[in-house]
Amino acid sequence: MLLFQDLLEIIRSEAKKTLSGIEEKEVIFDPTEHAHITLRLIKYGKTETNFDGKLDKICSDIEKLGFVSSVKKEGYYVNVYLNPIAILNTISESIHTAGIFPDSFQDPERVSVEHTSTNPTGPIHMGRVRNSVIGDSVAKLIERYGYRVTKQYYVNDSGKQMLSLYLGYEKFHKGDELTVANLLDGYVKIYNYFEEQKSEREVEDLMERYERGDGELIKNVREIASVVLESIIKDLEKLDIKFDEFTWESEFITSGETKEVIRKLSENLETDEKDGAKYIDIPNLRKIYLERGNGTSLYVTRDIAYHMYKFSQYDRCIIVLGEDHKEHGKIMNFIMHTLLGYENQMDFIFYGYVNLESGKMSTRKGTSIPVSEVYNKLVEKASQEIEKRYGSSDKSTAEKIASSALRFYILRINPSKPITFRWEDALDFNGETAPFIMYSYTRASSILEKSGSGGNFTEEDMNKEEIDLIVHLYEYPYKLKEAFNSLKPEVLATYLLSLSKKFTSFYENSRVIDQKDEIKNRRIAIIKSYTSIVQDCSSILGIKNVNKM
RNA sequence: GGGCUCGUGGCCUAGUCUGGAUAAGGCACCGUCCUUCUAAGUCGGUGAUCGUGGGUCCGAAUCCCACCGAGCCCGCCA
Repeated sequence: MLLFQDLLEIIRSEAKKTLSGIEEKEVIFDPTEHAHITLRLIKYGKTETNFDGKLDKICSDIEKLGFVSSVKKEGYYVNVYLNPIAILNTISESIHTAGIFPDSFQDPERVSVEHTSTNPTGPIHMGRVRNSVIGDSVAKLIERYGYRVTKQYYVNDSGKQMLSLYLGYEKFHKGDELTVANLLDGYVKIYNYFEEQKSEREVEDLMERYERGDGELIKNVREIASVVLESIIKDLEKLDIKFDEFTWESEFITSGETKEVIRKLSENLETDEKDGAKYIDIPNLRKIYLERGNGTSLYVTRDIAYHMYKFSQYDRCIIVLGEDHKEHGKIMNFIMHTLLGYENQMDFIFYGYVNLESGKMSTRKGTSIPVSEVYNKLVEKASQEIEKRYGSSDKSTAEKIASSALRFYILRINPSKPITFRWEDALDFNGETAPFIMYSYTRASSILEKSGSGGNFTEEDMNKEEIDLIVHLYEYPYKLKEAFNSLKPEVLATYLLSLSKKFTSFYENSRVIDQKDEIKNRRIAIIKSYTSIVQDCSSILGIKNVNKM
């Protein structure tokens, strides 16, 4: 939970002394340019008697607050102007004492964030990584809020796709070196082979052997999955995405937990007359099969087993899935909560596809864009840009720029919207990008490096840009709250961009190092607050700031 | 056919949940600013029937209905 002085709430409770019904959404940071904080009281104009007098009373009550400098009544709005020095001091104090603004305290609730979980059938591509980037930022957001978070990767090593990968390798590359390239080649070939044969019989036989617990087969498939998984992990580490736990799907089969799922749900299961397959008939939806006629389990069965495990370890589970899994989310909610009676909170985050201008990405068809390819091109471009400015390249900075740019390119877009991947956009370092945010940060660092450590200051000659920036800095906890409540890291991406723009306009209008102390020290304090909040917000989004670029 | 999602200047995005002060940014394009803390930047300009048509409301990009377009789901696949 976050700890900070909630200005909106304090103002609201003052106003409620006069108009008791004022709601949270009616006291807001003004999105227009009229005020810092505004009370939108239009709807009370009709119902309240002596409304104008009541507005005056509200204004005078709010004006007495220490962090308020003035209040103006304009139409049905009450416009509040904050005392920038008081606000700046509050932020500075928090950073001084807690090292951070806003402060937070540890909540005992344990949260699992499951993301990526892509089948290890090939290198991770730009479509799949949307899952990872969203999931990792959500995990960091929740951690920042004070929860204990475990980042989990559910490794599918037991389905048809994995066994096809295995079969492709056995058939076309047996004896060859066990590399991602060979595996991928066999994978493409095996699907062509299925088409030629007009049958997937061979892989179906494997699936049955696998489910019956053929130890040798399970071991071999896992070995192959590990090779591909390693390459995925390596690619993601470059983007600062790491996992705390890998759970192998096959473990739920070999441990008998999928059978346990069938037992637990036995009262709700119906049996198919044809061959004895078992299913749940979900009202207003359809039949969901949990056991095939041959007694083997299905994806849903294993996912139920996985969530029973997660619910035993965590109070809340967050799962990031592609939008094609929306119905699966409904199914899981119904089974886990309605049928099995679990009370653990379960939230799904769904995201849209990343397409190419030419159509969909597909590993099998060879039309996907691997993350590593985009990352490498970004490193190359960043190196060139650095060389242009400093005459020599700096690998570490280039990698930070690349990783930040890649994450931000995906993260700033609302997950429910599809993305069309374009190289020119992904490689852009201008405008609304991570490099712009990083650049504004380096300008701030540069001033701090040259200006000394600061000291006492006054309100003398304070300009509009300083005040704007300070007020916007104080919006950070509210943005954190909004992002947390809705599980939307893109809220922070949008905020960080607008904060960086405000800093830039401050930078253009407010010199620091050659000013007299009263002013210089104040601007140093502003910049220190700014860099602290940018660092904090960046770490959630996966932007790695540098002091020079 | 049923269900879900998306549609905002030439292109990309914010705002939509929770209706309110002139629809906010970026890219591209035209023009401006480096003896001044990093020009990956700044300032100015061109450019929007907020998919279409109805409705509710004092007030609609936002809520409701219908329609159009794009995508996804509707497997004893995952």
